[in-house]
Amino acid sequence: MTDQAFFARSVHDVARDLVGCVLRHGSAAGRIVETESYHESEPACHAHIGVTARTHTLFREPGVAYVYRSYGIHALINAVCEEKGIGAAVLIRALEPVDGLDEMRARRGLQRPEDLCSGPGKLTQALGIGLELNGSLLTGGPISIEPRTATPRLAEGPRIGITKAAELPWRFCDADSRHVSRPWPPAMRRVRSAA
DNA sequence: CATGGGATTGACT
DNA sequence: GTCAATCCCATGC
Repeated sequence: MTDQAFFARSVHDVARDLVGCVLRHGSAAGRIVETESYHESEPACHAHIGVTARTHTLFREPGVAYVYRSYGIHALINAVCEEKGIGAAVLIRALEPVDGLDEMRARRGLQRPEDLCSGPGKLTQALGIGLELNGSLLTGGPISIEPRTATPRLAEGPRIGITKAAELPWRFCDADSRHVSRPWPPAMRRVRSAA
């Protein structure tokens, strides 16, 4: 179980260090293989507009889950980071299924492990994470994040699916995982060893 | 109060 | 490759 201090750091450092950790909800769990970091200082972040009914969770204490509805259909989960009052969070974009595969298959209606959690909307469906978990604690709540046992090779590049601040290289993937939502073209890829 | 858009996905050409 | 589904909420009149 990660503690609050883990999240009370630069959102980009947390995004890197979350790759390889295990996200668990109930009996379903997966190893995080893809993250993106968002900070109030740039316009792609929901917190950029300030505190509103939608964004107030982002400004809460580190270690809180920010779950919101995307495109009217999907729930996306973030880990709130940095000190209370700063709007910053890590979007969890893909998992490699570890526990509860049959439960995930039932929720997703698909069989192949690489189809269960290879996208931010897919993994919340597979783990049964809904909007009611917005604001819950990742440090001792219904959703937990377990520390990684090995440090993966990290691939870094631009974030996906956004129109604003799309040039910022704040997407982080396990360079050796086949469970990411979408691989980079080889020319765009930057690989480095994890810290 | 009406309207437009979005950190996506799955189905279809 | 294109495109619709679907809904909360931020914005503007």
